[in-house]
Amino acid sequence: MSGDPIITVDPSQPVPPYVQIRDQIADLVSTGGLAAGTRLPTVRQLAADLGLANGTVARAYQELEAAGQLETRRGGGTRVAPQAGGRRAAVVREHAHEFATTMRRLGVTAAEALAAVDQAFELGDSDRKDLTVISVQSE
Amino acid sequence: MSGDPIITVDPSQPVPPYVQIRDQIADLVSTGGLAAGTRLPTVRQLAADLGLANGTVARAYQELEAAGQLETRRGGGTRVAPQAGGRRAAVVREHAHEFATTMRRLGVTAAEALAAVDQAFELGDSDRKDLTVISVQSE
DNA sequence: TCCTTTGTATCAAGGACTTGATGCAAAGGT
DNA sequence: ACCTTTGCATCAAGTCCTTGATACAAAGGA
Repeated sequence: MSGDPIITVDPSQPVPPYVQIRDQIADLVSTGGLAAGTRLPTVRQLAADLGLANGTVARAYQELEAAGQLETRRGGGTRVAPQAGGRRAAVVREHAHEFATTMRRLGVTAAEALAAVDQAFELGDSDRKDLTVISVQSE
Repeated sequence: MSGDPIITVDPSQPVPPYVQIRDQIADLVSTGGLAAGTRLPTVRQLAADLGLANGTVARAYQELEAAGQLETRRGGGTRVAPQAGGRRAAVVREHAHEFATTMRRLGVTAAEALAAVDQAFELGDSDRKDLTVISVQSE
């Protein structure tokens, strides 16, 4: 039982640690890798594991709570928000909206944009970001 | 001729001036608002118009050249790259690819994603959240 | 209620990024 | 060839962001 590591942070990357933490958790929550109600490591725990300050982890949790993905209670820890799973649809809509907006600004028609997305799906992915290394601690 | 207001910069915005300039030009080039071969204002000219330092405008031009959108020659000015117009397709593909990758990571099927994009187009522009940041540049 | 757990607020230090100014180098025009 | 035009390189200063440490507040358990 290795009290597995929770999230990985690469300090050499230009994107700041608190963003790395935030995005990794956001991905997991959105994809269902972390079910609603699942308890996350405490701020101190995760900070210690990653060798960071409490405030750094706290900031990540905070922004995720503001985004509705997490729920925190002092003394009670931090958990994945109840409807967080249901947020997937919202996340999809949001991305689609942004994509559509960009396409419109480029003067691209809906048909053209749809064709491009369709093709992108068929091509499969070339640049694969390293996915998260989270292990859920259940209790 | 042409005292055309090509570019505007709003210092109050959080995004730095050189990025504002870069993105505006990138948009114009992508959409064909600036045809291939079109000569842009000189670094000094644009800097003076905007009340900025030469280096600020130069940086924007530089990054655009690195991205293949512009071509510069010392003493010869800066022009829209010959195949820049043809880049629109590349830009579209790039965005579509990024969108598709995100969708896949969310476990969204192609059909579902296409439906979302289609709907986003029908809805038109409403409010713009800034949760996700999609940047245009490659490389 | 008391004590522990856990998230929050604050603030100073450090670093990264952006800007501005100036001099240099290369291309163009005559 | 000469001189002008125009982009590039460099470097210091200012600003903004991020981090780390510490003290505080709220919730939970016995």
